[in-house]
Amino acid sequence: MTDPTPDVPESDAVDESVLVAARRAKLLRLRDELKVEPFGSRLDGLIELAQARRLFCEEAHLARELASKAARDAAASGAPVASGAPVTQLPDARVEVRVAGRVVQHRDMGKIVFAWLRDASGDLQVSVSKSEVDSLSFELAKMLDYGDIISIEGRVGRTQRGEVCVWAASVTMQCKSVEPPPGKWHGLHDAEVRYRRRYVDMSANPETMRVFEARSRILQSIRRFMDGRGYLEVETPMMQSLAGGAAARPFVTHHNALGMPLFMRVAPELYLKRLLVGGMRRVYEINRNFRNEGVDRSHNPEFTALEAYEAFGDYHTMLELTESLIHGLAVEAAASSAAASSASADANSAQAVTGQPRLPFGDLSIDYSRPFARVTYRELFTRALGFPVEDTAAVRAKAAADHIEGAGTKNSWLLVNELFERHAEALLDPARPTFVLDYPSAISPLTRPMRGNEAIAERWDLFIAGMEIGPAYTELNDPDIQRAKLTEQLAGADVEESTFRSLDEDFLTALQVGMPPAGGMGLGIDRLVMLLTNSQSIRDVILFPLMRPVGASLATPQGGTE
RNA sequence: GAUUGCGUAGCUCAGUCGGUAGAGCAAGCGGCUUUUAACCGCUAGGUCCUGGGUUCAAGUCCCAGCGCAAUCACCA
Repeated sequence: MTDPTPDVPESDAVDESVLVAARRAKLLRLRDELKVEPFGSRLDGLIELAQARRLFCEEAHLARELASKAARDAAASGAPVASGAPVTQLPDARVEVRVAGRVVQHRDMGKIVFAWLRDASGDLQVSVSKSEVDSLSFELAKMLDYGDIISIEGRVGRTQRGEVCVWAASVTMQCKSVEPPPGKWHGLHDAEVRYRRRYVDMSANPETMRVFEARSRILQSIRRFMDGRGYLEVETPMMQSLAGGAAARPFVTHHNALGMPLFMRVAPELYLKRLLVGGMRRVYEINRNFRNEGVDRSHNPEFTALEAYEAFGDYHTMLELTESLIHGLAVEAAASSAAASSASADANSAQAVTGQPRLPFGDLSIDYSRPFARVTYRELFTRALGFPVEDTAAVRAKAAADHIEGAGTKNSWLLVNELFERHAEALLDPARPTFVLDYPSAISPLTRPMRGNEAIAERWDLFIAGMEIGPAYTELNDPDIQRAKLTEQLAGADVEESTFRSLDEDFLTALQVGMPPAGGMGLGIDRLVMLLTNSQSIRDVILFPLMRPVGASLATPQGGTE
């Protein structure tokens, strides 16, 4: 190689749009001409923009206005200034602050520059007057681009129009942005770009930031609630040699050193139950499950679930726990949205005060007041279908009429459940959280049958806004029945299912050691966050939802067929 | 996996019956010391998702592919 390779390939510069080129030119100018480091360094003593806004004091502002006007008049009249001090050294009661943020608006008026900064707490204007800052600071202020991150030292005042702002004493570049951001006014609407490049979404759309802040607070509240009830938070394997605990297709991966396949877990259930065997009385886990299924508005292949088990509890224990948890979360959400809309005494805030939490969800207004609605499976089934679950002939006839596969051959209970999902769930009031209780045992292999009515499993499912939020069970702790049910379930598996399903012998051994009677519960956290933040898609509450790669070729591992 | 819709400048969007690619904001240059989607003048900016086809002529019509969205299927 005889040609020296330039630091920056020429081709990059050629391909760049004029927008990027303009920003790169400014980057060079900062370094070469202004001798400024464009990417900043540690900064202590920063306060949030919202906090700086709260430090505004009208009296201090007015006093400062009077003092500087007097000084200007004196200078204009040629009279000697009494104090002899320049304006910048007059007493000034306005609070001094140091703030930083991303530039989201920029107006260069010639000898004064206005810019809006944004941080997670909100937006705040900064004003840079040529007569009040050093020449470097002013030059920086003039050459700002939308997207740059700067810090400002100055005093909190306001403009003639009443806009609270920081009047800069100095301006420092903290990070030059080289990538053109989306438009300042319309923001970023393209759902695809919002999900693929969430960082742009977050800085361009403050609502997005609010949703994920809310998600974080919700998770904190859940942990506080569970901890308060004496539950211990644990973490169990997400890579398992057997994927059990749910009838879902797992993702398969491979451990090189051990030379063995591994499954991403579809549920933590079998491990959490082992902990009950081990002696933990109340355990919960909040973590990811992975299911190799389709993607839609309420499904992401990896999703966050809460699972909780309480020794010596049952499904009624878990119902009270769940109802209390979700009610509490809804009250908090209603209160914080009421606080957000502050002074306006709208319906929501009034209801929050009276403990009647009502939260909007799309076109619905969901009422989370206690108690949630309850209905039994068989009651709902009969109401929807017009015949009871035991009427096998009617079940088969209706299944055939609905063109359900295997209407004549399948186990009647499986048909019952198909019919239930098609017809009965639609009867539930989407605006009222509803517990559906007492499912057929035949479709609940990990659930203890009701004593005295073996056909019914002590299980409920919670539905809100038409979504299944989570189930709960009185757990089965008879090892022999458990083995029989799991074996029976395996026997019904098709060819594909049998490649990833097998009997978890160690789990059965654990049950033989002995698990106390227990209640268990699972909650889909993403769906719950959707409800509490009025988000219509699960992708709006997952920071980085799964997207197909674009442009780059897909990796095709061996065995990749079809 | 199926069906339908969408893909045009950095962003938000127009683009008529198939006839030279448009606007606002953003960008560059100039002006302006209190702006509030600032304003005024000038300038530049396009793989119309990709690849084929029909046609004298395709952003527009047809076919295939890619991505996204909605609905469905899968899914304790």
